[in-house]
Amino acid sequence: MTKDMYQQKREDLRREQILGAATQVFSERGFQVAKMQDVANAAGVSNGTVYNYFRSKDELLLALLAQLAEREQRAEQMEQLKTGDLGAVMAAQLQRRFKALQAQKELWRVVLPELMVNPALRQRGFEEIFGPIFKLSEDTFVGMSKAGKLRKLKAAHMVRAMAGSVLGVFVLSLLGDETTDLESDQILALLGQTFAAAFAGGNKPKK
Amino acid sequence: MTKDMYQQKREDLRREQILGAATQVFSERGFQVAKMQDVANAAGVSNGTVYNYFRSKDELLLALLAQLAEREQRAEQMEQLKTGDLGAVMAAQLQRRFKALQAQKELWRVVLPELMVNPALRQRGFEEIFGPIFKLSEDTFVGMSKAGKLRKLKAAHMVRAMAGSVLGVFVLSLLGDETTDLESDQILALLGQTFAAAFAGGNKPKK
Amino acid sequence: MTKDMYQQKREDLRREQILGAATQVFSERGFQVAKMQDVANAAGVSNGTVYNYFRSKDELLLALLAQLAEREQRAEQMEQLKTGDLGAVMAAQLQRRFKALQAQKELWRVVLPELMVNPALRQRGFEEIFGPIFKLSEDTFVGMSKAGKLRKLKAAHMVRAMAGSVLGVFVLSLLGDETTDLESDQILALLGQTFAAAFAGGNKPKK
Amino acid sequence: MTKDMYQQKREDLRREQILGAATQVFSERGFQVAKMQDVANAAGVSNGTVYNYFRSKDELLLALLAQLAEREQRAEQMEQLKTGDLGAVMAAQLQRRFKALQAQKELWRVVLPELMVNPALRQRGFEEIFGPIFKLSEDTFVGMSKAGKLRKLKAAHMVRAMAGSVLGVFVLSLLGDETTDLESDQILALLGQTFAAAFAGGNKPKK
DNA sequence: CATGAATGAGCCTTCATTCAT
DNA sequence: AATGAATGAAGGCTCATTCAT
Repeated sequence: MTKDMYQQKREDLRREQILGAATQVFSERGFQVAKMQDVANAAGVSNGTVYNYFRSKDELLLALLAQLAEREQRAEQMEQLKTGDLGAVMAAQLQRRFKALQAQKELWRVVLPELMVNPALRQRGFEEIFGPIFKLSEDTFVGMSKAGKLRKLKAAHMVRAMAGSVLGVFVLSLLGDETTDLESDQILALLGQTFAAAFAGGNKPKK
Repeated sequence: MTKDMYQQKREDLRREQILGAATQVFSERGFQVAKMQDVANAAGVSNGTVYNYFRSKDELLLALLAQLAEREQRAEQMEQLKTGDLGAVMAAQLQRRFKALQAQKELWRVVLPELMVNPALRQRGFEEIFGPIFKLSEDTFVGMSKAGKLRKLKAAHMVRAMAGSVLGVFVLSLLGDETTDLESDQILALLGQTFAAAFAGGNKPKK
Repeated sequence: MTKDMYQQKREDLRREQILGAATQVFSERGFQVAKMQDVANAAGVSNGTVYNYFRSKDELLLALLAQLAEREQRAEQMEQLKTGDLGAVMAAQLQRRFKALQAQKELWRVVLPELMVNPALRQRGFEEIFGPIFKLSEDTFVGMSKAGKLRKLKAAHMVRAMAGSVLGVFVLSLLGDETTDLESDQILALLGQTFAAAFAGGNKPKK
Repeated sequence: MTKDMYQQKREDLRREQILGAATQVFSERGFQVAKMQDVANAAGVSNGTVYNYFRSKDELLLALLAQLAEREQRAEQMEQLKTGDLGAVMAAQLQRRFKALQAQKELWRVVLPELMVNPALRQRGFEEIFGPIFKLSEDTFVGMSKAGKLRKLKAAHMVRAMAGSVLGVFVLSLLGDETTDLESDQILALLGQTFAAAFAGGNKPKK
């Protein structure tokens, strides 16, 4: 028991250690350019050891994607508050999604470019990350819409509009725009007010 | 004279022919993965010939970036700021920026991932593309603000918010989201209305 | 024309040059142990060049097998004499088969061990080399048998017995038995007499 | 005592267990291709354990060679030279040698290719296996020759001719010739008659 | 002794780049 | 200017071997 669990724990630690190193190295140099030896060095192990935990460089990338998917899911699950002033809710929503992205900035810097470039990965990315988030958000919007809190707009469009806004600002930050980096809070706040103002009117019909 | 000009024209044609092939091949397979031989094949020349026009693979990428920058500038220049209903203006603005991105989708699919991954390229990208666009847009917003057409919001934030929104939707489309691909017009229209509604108030403080 | 043919000839020469180097290197060190770099060095080209002519190390081995098959076929085709004293004919037959093996000793030293070890190669080896030879020989024996020159023995068995004998002596030589190496002629002659004496009786019925 | 002996027995069993696994694995996949891990798995131990019994992969091969040599010696020792009809004796001799090979077919399939390819091993193989057998057989033939039972032929040649025949048929079977595999008995019988018929005359020159 | 994770030397293969024709 | 064969540096991956537990 104890021994097995100890073993297991040590193995998991190694995995995380290597994944962390991979995240760092890949995000600094790019997945394609970075060498497995770099990852090994960053993890403080030999290159052979990396292959004891991940069958190939691609598998390592998939593991990063999985990690990202898992953490995004977790972030998503915590987003349950949706009462109160609609403007505040939407603003908070945007902020939360952005924070979730920022929290995984390194991972996203690795995965996002590869998603754009690698068709196979793209599919998995959608199935495991974007798809579920979109689905969840659409359902939320549909719910709010039925509750009369929202103008009747195609939920799918709203989701894309909002997700796109957040994603876009995040990409600007990834692209190294310093202003976005430094003042993302205010930009996001601005976006939050924007969406709130635009969509809030739905429930207070001109009396 | 004539001979030289003929020569020059032929050279330019070859250059464009190769750039076109590179755009296609790189956007299909990704810059890092695609081989120079692929580019040569797609251009219908031998690999040696590619090197007669571009010193290296990286140089080829830089040429694509330059091409992108140039075309974006041209698109930008055509965007005269218009008068009239602010909502319509903003909506049109978003649509236009999006169309400009879509028109170069292939190029962007090559360049954008590399911008995220390659620090050196990132700097050039900002200096030559995003920077100028942001500057221009900021000036426009500042102008409108002074003219009383706009609430006093930091222009830099507004620019990032709007540019981010457009860019984000475009990235969603690059990532293969079918809904975004098929209904980008409506999503953009929605975004246009959103921003219009939110910022339009500036000019109706007339009580 | 001339240019193409010149090109073709140069290409063929390179191929043979590399095949020769491969034969030598593989037979000296063994296919598995020898490195592609060794082959390249022996051929006086860079390792990359080898791959311009052979897709992989395995393909190189297959090319050697094909070469062997082709040359054996050619040797076989020349074996048409079968008149006169049966003993002399059989002796000559054995000698000829043995000479054919000896002439390709280097190639056989590469291919034979791999045939024993590599199932996929084994099948091709049989289809392309041993099978045809056995078929041809069996037909010959059946013919001689019908002509009354031979006792009625299953042709397939005779072929195996004789082919086996020759092959076995050859293998002894491959295994480095000096006596066999030095005196193979006499050993083969002995075998020739043996088979002749044993099978010749068929046509001179006990009087 | 008891404890030591028990230990010793256990060690010996492990050794044999590993040798057996190595025989199987190496003969299936080939010595060079098979991995030590495969051997360990087949033996039901960890790879580390294999190294507790054999210093290296090469040593393991040498152990197989030694095993082969030992068993062949034993088989040889049981082959008393027999009296009676010379034909029957020679036929029996061939059959017996072939059976001895067949009994160790797996081992031979491992060792024979390596003997052809590995010069160092080749020497040991001759010193420990072929050499002794040849010596023994030559002596036998010389003895029979002196006893007038045999024509005066160089014993060394006869030995090679006969050994080669048996070995050759065995190699054909190793190479996967199905006919040889299925009907080796009859082929060997044919060879036996052949040699008997050819050499038998020696003792009845009484005209 | 058994274990199996860690090691790292080494090899096959790729592909950007060069250059003689 | 165009060609494409040659180049060789570089990297992903394997696996025999070691050694701490």
